[in-house]
Amino acid sequence: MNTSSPESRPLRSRLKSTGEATAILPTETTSPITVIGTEAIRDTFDEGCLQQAINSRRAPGVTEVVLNPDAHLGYGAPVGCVMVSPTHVYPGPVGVDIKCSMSLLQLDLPADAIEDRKTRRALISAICQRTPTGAGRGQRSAAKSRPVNRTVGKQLVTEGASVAVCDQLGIPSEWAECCEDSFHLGHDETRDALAMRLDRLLEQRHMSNFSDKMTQLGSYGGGNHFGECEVVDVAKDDRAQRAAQTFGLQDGNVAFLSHCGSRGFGHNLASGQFKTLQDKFSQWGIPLPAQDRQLVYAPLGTPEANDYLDDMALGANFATVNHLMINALVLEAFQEVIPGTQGSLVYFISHNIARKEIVNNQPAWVHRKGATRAFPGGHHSLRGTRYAETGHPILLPGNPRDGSAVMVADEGAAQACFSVNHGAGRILGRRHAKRVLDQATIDTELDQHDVLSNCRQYPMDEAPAAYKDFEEVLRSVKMAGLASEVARLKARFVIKDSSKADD
DNA sequence: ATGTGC
Repeated sequence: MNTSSPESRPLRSRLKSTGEATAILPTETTSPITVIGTEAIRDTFDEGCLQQAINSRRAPGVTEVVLNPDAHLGYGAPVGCVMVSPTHVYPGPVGVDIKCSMSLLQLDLPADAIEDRKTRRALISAICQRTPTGAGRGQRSAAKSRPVNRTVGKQLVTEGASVAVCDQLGIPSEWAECCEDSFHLGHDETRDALAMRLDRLLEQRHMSNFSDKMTQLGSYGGGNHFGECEVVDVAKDDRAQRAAQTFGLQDGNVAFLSHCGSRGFGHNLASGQFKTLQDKFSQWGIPLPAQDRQLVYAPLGTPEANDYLDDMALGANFATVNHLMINALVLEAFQEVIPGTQGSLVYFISHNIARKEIVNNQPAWVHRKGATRAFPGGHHSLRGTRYAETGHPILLPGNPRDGSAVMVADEGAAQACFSVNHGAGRILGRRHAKRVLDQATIDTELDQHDVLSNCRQYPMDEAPAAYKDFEEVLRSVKMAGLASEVARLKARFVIKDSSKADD
């Protein structure tokens, strides 16, 4: 056997550098995959991740794939990739957690106000009372003042953050203006389609727990989801200062960053879609790439595509209201501990969703899986919004030790389908992290950085060391010309799912 | 990611 043939060489060696932080990955049968990342970052791409990127690029109807610096192995497609198709929708390259997103709440509190550890402990307690973490956790005591019954549930998954929904749930309705999308319509761009699809879903067995899932509104869930209290440090250059002003970021003040998605409801919808489409594929005898059973798809215009788009929109509406509810509850918690605190939403933006955008002058579904939309100032989609001149905020979580970042897109984002990464990206698998990392080291390190947590033991598979070097990831984004820094966020306390780590 | 899996 000829071991030097291209097919047997490691995929990583096929990456061709095109700049200090850009490369291409040829696929043999299509135009190449665009890769963003310095050489150090490109070395972090494992073979499985690159194979998934190639499979995704070669899949039917796909016209473009971008691999971001935070890319790692996913299901069906890598986490940290963008996939464009004008003709097909792909549930895998959206992900199981439909509309998993970031949001940032700016509080009018100086950093000094939370310097005292007792104050931070009180805040952690007040927030945890209102916004549960962990699988299956529904609303806790303090959130019960905003009950989510079946009727409100049906309304919020079809309307998203409408004024009526916000009013009923005690969410400031003006926050809807600071959302990438505050609501999602059905496949035919009507709300009626969603109502009809929901009625059909509610007759199905896997949706019999709908009312329970609605009570999860205002909860974080587990895994990499978190809430984190930050101090804002705006960059000194004029452009960053102007952007910060437009975004409502306050230098030196406290802010709260949240990461979560559509919880059990989104999971029900996504897993139902995988099952439905996998069954169809085996019925139709269409082969899927080995170990990529989640790279199923539906051609636009088919009933299957319509159902998927409707389900994605229902899940996305839940995730949207979930984030706004969390922010309302976090603000309420701050007001309980520090009376008179005011808060305003900076932005809410997803990194697991397909959006219909204009790509190369034609409409296409841009699937961002662990990737964040990045429209720079002047982009046609931002016309008429407060972000028209600056570009919209990009919220990039790093880790509680090294901080997170608020960025804004540059013209160069066009090379990456107007997308950037969604964070640092895993470098150690969860099992691997638990095996090689040391609990005491992690806890001591956070303590040395004066970052408090609700967890007695920080989950090892979520430790900063389980993720890529955030500075190198940011360097990649900046050097590739995708985006610039507006502010750094320095963590002061973090809320994670402690149910596994503390047992 | 997930009323989680070993």
